[in-house]
Amino acid sequence: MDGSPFPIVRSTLPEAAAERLRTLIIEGTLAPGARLNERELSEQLGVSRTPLREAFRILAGDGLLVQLPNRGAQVVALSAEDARHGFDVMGALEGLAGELAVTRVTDADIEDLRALQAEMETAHAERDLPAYYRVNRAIHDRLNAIAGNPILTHTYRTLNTRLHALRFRSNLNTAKWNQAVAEHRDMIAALAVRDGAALRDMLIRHLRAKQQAVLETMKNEKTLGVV
Amino acid sequence: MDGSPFPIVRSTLPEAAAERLRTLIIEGTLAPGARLNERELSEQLGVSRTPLREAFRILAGDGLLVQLPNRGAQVVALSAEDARHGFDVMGALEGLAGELAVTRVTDADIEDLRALQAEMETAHAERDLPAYYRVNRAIHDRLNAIAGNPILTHTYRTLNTRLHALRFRSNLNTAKWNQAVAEHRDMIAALAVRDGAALRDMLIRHLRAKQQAVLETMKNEKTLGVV
DNA sequence: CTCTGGCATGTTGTATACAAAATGCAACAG
DNA sequence: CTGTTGCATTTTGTATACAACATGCCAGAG
Repeated sequence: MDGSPFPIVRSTLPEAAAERLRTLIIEGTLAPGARLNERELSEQLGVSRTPLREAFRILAGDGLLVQLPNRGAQVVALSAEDARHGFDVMGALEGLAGELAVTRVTDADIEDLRALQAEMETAHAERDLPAYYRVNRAIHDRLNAIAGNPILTHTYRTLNTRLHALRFRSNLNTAKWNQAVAEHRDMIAALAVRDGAALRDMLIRHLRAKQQAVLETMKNEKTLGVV
Repeated sequence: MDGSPFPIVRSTLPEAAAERLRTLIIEGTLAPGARLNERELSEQLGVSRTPLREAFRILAGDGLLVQLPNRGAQVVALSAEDARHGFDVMGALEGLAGELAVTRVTDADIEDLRALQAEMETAHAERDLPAYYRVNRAIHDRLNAIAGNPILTHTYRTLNTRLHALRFRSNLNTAKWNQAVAEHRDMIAALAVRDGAALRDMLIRHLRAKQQAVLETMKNEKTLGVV
């Protein structure tokens, strides 16, 4: 699967800067709507404006930044509508991932997923939210990997990053959490019996639940005036 | 729907350059795999290297270029596998567009689509392939617009552009053409009766047929050694 | 003749200088 | 007091200069 055995990871300055900015945006250090001053940022990152501007272009392509002519770049501020749309598309992508996965999944894959599921149950039992999110992401990434469609994976990842900029890990109450864990169990079961249609439906419903939770959170934040 | 009444269309140099290069790539003037020399290209486009490099970043984000550190940019060369993957994702996206469209479509929309369908039938009857492709694109764009999901539209458009770089308008024989036109008729009918599931299935099958045609063409070109 | 090493050349990467546009403020007219 | 106009300042856009790296060729050793 891999290319050369000892690949020297060489990153260019624009890519490194973009990666750094990506993190800052997702963590919220660079708030939605914030305008990015080129000179200031370039000094903070320790690079000149030229590679920084290329980093801006990369992030604009990812949908994390918007660039206005002669007025610089600013962090995107996703509206509730945008979030809704994003999750709809995510649903379609994950649904496809599920359908493709059943055609290619091996028993070893299912073993791995069951192990991840066990980790998830543990995190759930211990009320360890960060661990839960980490395992959750691992499971969905794994499903995408099994699907074996690089274009799908890339599209999925990009959109996922964009939605993560919403920092939506807020509104997960006990009932929803229980349900989400149960859904994962069912999804792996559907994959194990190679039921693509069922898996697809589950993934879409799963996404829809997340969408609902995020939209509620956003509505609350809006009415409460939370920053 | 529009913003300000008299928007001054101001494009930056990088965007203009990217747009020009996009055309050159899709038309095949810049062949797949071709390496792009910055100095040379910047002179041909009449811009300096700095905005040209930003244009490269834009196009790399669109998936039309790949950039290798210290080794410049080159036009992507999609493999048959890539094409297959791309069409799979397109199917999921168009399927979603169909499902969303039925929830929002108006009778006026359907009238417009029927008019486009009539245009398509004319183009088909007159064996006017360019006109057919134009109308075809208009119909699919229209469906996306009705779906009313900007993120979906953007994702769809980007991927579509990427696939167009394959220049796959080759292998459309009479039987396939007839079938494609008939499928469009059925799709509009499904939309008219608001049958989202049926429309989705049709769109996916429609895409699958196109995918097959493209893969066959690519296989032929490969074995025939066509450049 | 073949392979390796080193150098010359070309090409990409980054920094900086200059040009153009936007922004904010202050002075002035109404 | 309000709104407008012009200027100073800041910020972005583009070009260019220089540095780092890659490539191709030639000489020389084996």
